Amino acid sequence: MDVTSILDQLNVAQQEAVTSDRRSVLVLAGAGSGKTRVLVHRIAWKIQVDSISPYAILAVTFTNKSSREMRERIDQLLGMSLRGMWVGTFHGLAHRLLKAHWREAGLRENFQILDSDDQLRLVKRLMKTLDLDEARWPPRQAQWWINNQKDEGLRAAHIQETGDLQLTTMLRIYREYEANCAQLGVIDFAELLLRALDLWRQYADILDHYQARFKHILVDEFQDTNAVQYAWLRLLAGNKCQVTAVGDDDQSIYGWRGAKVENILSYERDFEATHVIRLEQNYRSTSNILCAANAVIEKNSERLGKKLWTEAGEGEPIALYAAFNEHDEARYIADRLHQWVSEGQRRDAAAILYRSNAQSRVLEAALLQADIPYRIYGGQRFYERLEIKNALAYLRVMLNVNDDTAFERVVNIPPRGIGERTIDAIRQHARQSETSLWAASEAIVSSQSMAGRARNALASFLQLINKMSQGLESTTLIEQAETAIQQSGLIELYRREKGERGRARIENLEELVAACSNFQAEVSDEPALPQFLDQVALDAGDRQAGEDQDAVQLMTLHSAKGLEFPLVFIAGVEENLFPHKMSLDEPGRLEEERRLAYVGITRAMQKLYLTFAECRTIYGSESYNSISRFVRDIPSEVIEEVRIHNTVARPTSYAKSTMHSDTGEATGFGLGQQIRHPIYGEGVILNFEGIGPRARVHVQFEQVGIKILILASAKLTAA
DNA sequence: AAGGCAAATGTTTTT
DNA sequence: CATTTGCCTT
Repeated sequence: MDVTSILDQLNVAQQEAVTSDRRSVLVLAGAGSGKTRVLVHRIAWKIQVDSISPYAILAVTFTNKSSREMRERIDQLLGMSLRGMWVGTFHGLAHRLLKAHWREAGLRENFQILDSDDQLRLVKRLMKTLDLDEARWPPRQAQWWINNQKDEGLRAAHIQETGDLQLTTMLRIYREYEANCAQLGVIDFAELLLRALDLWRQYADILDHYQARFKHILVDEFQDTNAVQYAWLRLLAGNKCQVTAVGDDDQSIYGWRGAKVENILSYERDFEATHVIRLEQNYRSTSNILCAANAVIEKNSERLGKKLWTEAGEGEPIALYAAFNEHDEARYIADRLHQWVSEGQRRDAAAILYRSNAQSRVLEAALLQADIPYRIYGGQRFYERLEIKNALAYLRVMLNVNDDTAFERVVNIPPRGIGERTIDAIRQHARQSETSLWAASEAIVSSQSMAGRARNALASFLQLINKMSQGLESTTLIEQAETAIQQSGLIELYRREKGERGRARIENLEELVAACSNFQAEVSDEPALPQFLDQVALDAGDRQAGEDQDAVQLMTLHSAKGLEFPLVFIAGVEENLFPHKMSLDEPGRLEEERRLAYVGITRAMQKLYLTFAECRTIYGSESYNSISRFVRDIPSEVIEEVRIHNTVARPTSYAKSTMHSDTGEATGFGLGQQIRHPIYGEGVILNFEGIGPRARVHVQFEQVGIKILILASAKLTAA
């Protein structure tokens, strides 16, 4: 095999990282420095040069997406499929371990994964049985607290009572929660990791087996590991295995969910003979963009230190646009995108990034109006949608009627007369006789111990499920899915739901059937359904169809990590929004916001726009924020202000000062004229702004209030 | 038990 | 502002 081809296209630092044979390697990979490439090439190097069997390699990532990408790229580089190599997410690998050693891990063979939605439902229910006031102790907070403890590796038994009421209450819930999970045979995401760690701690022989197997471990996004994941890695690595960790302390943006940047620092101490390599040459952005990124991140104190550089030229300056309000901001972005497309550029080469999802609405409206196709990332994932979760729950009950979590979800969806009181009675019966809800229901139905109407409803539900699960072994996954959505009445329920929503839900259910037909079972001689359900629990399916359409990408700064775009807009660079006001009190959280800014800036390859609004409507009321401190940290030499604006103090003075600033001559319209818009209906022209193709018109619509429209693209007609 | 209305409540997200 | 939750009525 040609060894040079592995090193050919790599720079010196990258080569060093790929070929190092020290016991442990730490690659501090700046944004756009070819981090994934180093990982992939290092694996290829291990296999081809060091003759390590793929069977002895373990590669860990955080998301399913990056794990798929890594596998693809290795296949591509080596021109063969690497059977036997373990590539997966921490959770996926933990699941695999627990499936193999379920008995030792203290689990049932068919244990189910409890996702955050079901977890919250469970916590809520437990709190009710503990008679805790939901107003005083928000269930979400309890859920969050429990997950936090687990992320730190703490079970309820490990936590000391201090007499603090908050702690005592949370502990009570935690204990109850643990007991219930055990009884239900479910484990949550954090438990997956913790349980896998405990498995190795308790069974030396099992740990020995995996230590003997894995000669090389590679970890991506190391700055995102939490305490349990770190401990798990250390244990597996033992004292023979070679470990490669790749990460960037400057891109640690998940501290709020348990990630510990400190793990990067501890690494040198805990893992033997560490070879630290910095990848600082950036292959993505212009030097102006890197200058801005470096300037922003330099203000952080807790850094390992790294400075990005590039051989690329200065490029264009970073554009800064001061908008009057969020509508103006969105309009400006749509306008720039319009120009970008008219220059023959692809829309999917452009991204609009924002701090919080709420910002996307206005942007969407502007893009819709400007006729620019867009796609929103994030938000709700496919398998998390209500209708999909319901359909999956039917499948779970069909597979195993004793799956209480799924039973609870579908017992009264669609509404069939089994209300809260009836369900309470079933729960109580189940608890007393220590059986599942299904068995309790059967007992209630046959013992006549319930009022007629409720009992009939329950009896017909049991009958329905029995019918649905009949002949399950002899049907295909697609047929099973069809059964779950048709016979359950789900399709009918959503068909009756009016408006866009119901239609979208039906479409999603059809999409689910399509997903079933595409599903490739890992173990082909075993039933597909349980495998499908497991996969779905671990991979929420990041997006829906429409992937290949040429559309502008909209997403939060968080979900942009790992991506790159020639053209990037960061919208809403304002104090209180970005940095978010929730992060202002704690210095640590502010530093994380700063890293988020760094992540955002470094997504841009050619051109970066920063926009902010002087006045923004948040939750219905107007607020005035000053420009973000992060923007002020960028040297003015690389910034170009698009418009020098007058300081606007109040909305009234803004309205007055811009009113009648233009008379709209040569537009075919006049001030005060009645007009009609294809979408917004009838309105009155209040004001004109600017001239030429970018001229805007302010219109007071009867239905939707004041809108600022681009005269050239808004198809206005005289009314 | 279910549907309708007023009141509350609003970061970031993967598994 | 818009969506979700809780209470109240049918």
